[in-house]
Parts: sequence; structure tokens; C-alpha cells
Amino acid sequence: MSWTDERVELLKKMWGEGQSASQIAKELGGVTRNAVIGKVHRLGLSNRTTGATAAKADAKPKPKAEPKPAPPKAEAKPSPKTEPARPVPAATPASESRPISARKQIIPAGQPLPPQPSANEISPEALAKVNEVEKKSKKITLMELTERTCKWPVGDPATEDFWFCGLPVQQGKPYCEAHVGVAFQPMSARRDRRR
DNA sequence: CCCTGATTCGC
DNA sequence: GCGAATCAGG
Repeated sequence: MSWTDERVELLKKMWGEGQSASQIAKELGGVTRNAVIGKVHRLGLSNRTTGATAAKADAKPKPKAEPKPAPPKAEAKPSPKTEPARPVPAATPASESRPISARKQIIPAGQPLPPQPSANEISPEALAKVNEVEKKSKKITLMELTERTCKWPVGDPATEDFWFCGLPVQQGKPYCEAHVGVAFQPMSARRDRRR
């Protein structure tokens, strides 16, 4: 793939939003995160204040070849010294706009079922699977959630008896296979109003 | 181990 | 210009 205008634009957008290079790469497709990072640098947009390694002003000497002992000129960026207001991305593990766990309303007890199952009709098999998985869940905390850990909450958020599934997620999904099954229920018996 | 961005350098 | 390999760090 090549860096078409549109792809570059999307890159800029996402980068600006604080998306990680790998996320951008996934979105674009056909490129690796390295490619994205490389492009970002070539485009001149680079450090944001985010991610793991953000503020590093020093160069890293590389023990590979030494044809360039010393850059004669330390060139400074012609950009304003005062850093422009940058959109600080929410440093939430689930950096994306996923409607999860951030519920305004606390559910007193019982099943927190985060992503409202669209219908009450979830295959018994799926539910059984969920129950089974819950036993195996890694019981990770909010802080431990990553892109590839199932973000399905288990238990009552109001108590200590609460954790996230944490099993490996299904590609592209926020939940593990079992939880995806109950989270994303297709339009089931919902053939109401025909027009 | 998972991830993050940064840099280099052959193409 | 591009991006894999590599580095450096959380």
C-alpha cells in the first residue's frame, strides 16, 4: 500500500487523537506500526505526550556503523517554543470510545452485564460458556486491561468481588470469544415494524 | 511478555 | 520516501 492522501489524512487524524501507531496501522491495513511511525516522523508530526516512551530528548547512538560520527549542526525546529495546546487523550486503558465499564449508573447487585445484551435471547450455550469462562477468568483489574484482554466485567463493581475477565480477546473485539458471544448479539427476533 | 514510540539505514 | 530491523523504555 502507498500513502495516499486519504491514508495520510487518517493517519494524521488518528495520531492526533492519540491513537497508538499499531492501532493506526490496523485501521489503515497493509502497513505495520513501523511504517506508521516512520511516516509520522517524515510528516514531521511526532511526539505527543502519550504512550510509553514519550519524552525522550536524547539521541540513541547505535552500535552498528559509524559513518556519521557527529552531526555538525544541531538544527532546531522552527516551531514555536511554547507548546501548543495539545489534545490530551484520555489515558484510559481502553483508549477507544468503547462504552464499557464507565457506567454513570452503579448497578446495585446482580448481573452487571455491561454491554446491554440487545435481547434477552442469548443462546443458552453462550451463557453456559460465559459461566464456564468466568471460572477461568484471569480476574484482572481495570489497570491491567489492554487491547487484547477481555474487558468483560464480572461481579459487582460496588464490591471487592469485581474483576475483568482478562482472557485473550477475539481479533478486533474488546472481549474474549465467549463474551463476544453474549455481547454482540445480532438483531434477533426483532422484526418489529415493517415499513 | 505484552506493549509503546524512536532511530537507522538499505532499498 | 519507505519501512524492517533494531533500540529503548513502561
